[in-house]
Amino acid sequence: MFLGTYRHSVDAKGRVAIPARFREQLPTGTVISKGAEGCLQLYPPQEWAGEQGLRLGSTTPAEERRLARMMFGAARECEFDGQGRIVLSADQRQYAAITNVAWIVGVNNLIEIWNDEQWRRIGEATPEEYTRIQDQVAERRRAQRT
Amino acid sequence: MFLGTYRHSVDAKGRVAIPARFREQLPTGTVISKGAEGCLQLYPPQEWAGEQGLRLGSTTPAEERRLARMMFGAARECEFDGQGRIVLSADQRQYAAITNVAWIVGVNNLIEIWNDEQWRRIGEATPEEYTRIQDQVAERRRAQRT
DNA sequence: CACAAAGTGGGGAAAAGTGGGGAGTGTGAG
DNA sequence: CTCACACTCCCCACTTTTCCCCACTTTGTG
Repeated sequence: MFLGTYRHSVDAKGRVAIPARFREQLPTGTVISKGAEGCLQLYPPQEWAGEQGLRLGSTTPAEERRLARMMFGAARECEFDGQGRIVLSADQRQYAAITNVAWIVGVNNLIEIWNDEQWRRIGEATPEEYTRIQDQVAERRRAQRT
Repeated sequence: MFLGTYRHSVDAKGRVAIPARFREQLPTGTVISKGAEGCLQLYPPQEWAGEQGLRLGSTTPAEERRLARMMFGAARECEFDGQGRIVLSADQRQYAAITNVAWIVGVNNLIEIWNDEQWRRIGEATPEEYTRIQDQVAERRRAQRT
């Protein structure tokens, strides 16, 4: 389980340190990919395994082809250096608009990486907003059960 | 598993370097053929074997006959030179409209090669588009479980 | 306060990618 | 039959990128 928010710097080579608490839970085979709302996401192997049902072949339908290309084309296996850092590719940094600073956030089963500005918008919710969002989710869950 | 997108140059002789990450997963017997949407596809031996179900016979439907002719007729075994490059034939370059630049994309079980313009259209997603794609994948998996 | 652990930054060796020359082979025209 | 041309490989040289290692700073802890 990944918890907490960390502010780390991204150096000129695109390297960013993954918090030690997270790293010790991440086996080899962890995948980093693009995520919703312009963040990057780290999938531990067991989380990524679910995506692998999507395969290409001569008889794969058009819609699945497109999904597979985007999903896998945007992903890369994480490789940690001796200091516990990963390299964010130029493409990934551009997608997430990350320059010198990154916020690394544990979200239960995944880890997310955000740029400075966007994380402030998302992370700094007022009590009122937070209450409203909780109510929305609760409402949606109730609707789904029926 | 093949992941990630790489932009490589194609020289005057039609040679293009396959990313080292991919190459080390490709045994001899890898096949390159034409793919949907005007890309070229590299099949590792075990994936190519999966396509062998596509056979000609007196009971083969017309579309399958046509697909089989195109798939197998356009296919060639990949041959790497000392620098890890393969040669794209004039025919293949024309099919994929590749001139000086090629995008090489890992798509889980296959590798695809795209021209510059096409890949930009298909592969470069804004966060909004990508969010939508993820939702589609989630939707698809939910549908599959039922 | 001291020590250990985590994070940050940079230099240099190694690997990956790029471009071109030239020998060998095959094809077609004279 | 012979020569010229095109094409394919193979090899070498150069450039760029990656990644590995070392050292320093900061943070946290006993």
